Amino acid sequence: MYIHRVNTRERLVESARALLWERGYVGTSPKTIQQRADAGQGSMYHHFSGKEDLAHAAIRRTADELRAAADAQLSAPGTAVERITAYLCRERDILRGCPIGRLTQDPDVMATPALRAPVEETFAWLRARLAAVVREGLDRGELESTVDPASTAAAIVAALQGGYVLARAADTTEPFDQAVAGILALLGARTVH
Amino acid sequence: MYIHRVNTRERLVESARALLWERGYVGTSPKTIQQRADAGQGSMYHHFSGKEDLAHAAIRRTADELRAAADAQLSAPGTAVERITAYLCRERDILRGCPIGRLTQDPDVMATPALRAPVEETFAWLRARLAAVVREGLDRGELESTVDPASTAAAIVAALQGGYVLARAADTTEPFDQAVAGILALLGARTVH
DNA sequence: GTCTATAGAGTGATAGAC
DNA sequence: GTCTATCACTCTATAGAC
Repeated sequence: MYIHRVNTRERLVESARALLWERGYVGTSPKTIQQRADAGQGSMYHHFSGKEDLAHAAIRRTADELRAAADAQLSAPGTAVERITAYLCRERDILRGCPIGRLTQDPDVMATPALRAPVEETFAWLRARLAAVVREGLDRGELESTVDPASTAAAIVAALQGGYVLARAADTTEPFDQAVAGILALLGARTVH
Repeated sequence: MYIHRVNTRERLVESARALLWERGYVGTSPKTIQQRADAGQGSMYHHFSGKEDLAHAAIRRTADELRAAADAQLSAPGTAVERITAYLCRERDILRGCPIGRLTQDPDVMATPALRAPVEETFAWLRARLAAVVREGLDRGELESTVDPASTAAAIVAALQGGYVLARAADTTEPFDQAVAGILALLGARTVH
């Protein structure tokens, strides 16, 4: 591996990531990506076969980062409820929404298997990872035995994703914070101390 | 009021509603709306000042319908938990997502006050309505007194909206059903019978 | 690797005939 | 009320010079 300065290819991927987050795939044109990356038409088509190819690289990287960030919280030391709390309450750019979740609303992303795959995999992994944490909480007697790992995990991820939706609709982080507090209260009050 | 047959204006609004649901505002062109409505360019610009104006009529109608549908469940007879359950479990086109919630991801909708308003109002109303139902549940001793109406309401709406996101990501209704079951289990198990 | 030129299709709107 | 023609602009991609 060689040490490179931040090159054009890299800037294109980062530009695409930012624009996909902000405007989605349908709402982002190659030209806009190039301008933000301060790169020309030719550069983009030299490094990538087209819009889809560049978007694919951008989405993959965003998905990898999101997964790593989630895993950092969920695999940290602490009780199950503590780790879930840490995950839900970690610093987030709430009003921007979830960079992966927003792609589920993009018709062209969902219609293109290569673009869709990272989105699908990310949420499948996240639900499974959270379910495992919930299961640990059950094993340790931290949560009541009536709690079902799979559905509780789905409810937690859904509250998070829905929290973004409500925050964007209200143009305030308030409903996001409330949704997180609400789900944690429902979950945490069952803690057996 | 006069009785009209389904006219061109009406078909345009319905066409716009379907396309906004499916592809969002950014992903929908006036031409596509016209074709689906079997209407010409001239008709659209006769009835509406442009894409934005037509989209506004479409979004308003969708918001009104969604609100009426929610109110039907939440104002029905029954306990608070029964009504919340009825609301969450009513028949939905889950894989299509929420026609209002999806608009929060549309940059042009959020940047246009006229288009944004119905979205904002719908969720503000829904959260308030659900909080009122939760409060009734508290008053009747149906829910534990530790439950906070506002945050619990936010968590419920968020679980619903996030359930759509997870279902679309997975291309299955399963995670939606799990999220709903999960939140109801956390909520319902606190029921005092 | 990066540049400019070009292209065919689509976008959103206007004009004016019927 | 609806039609067609037209417009300036953007979209995504290709070609070929440098």
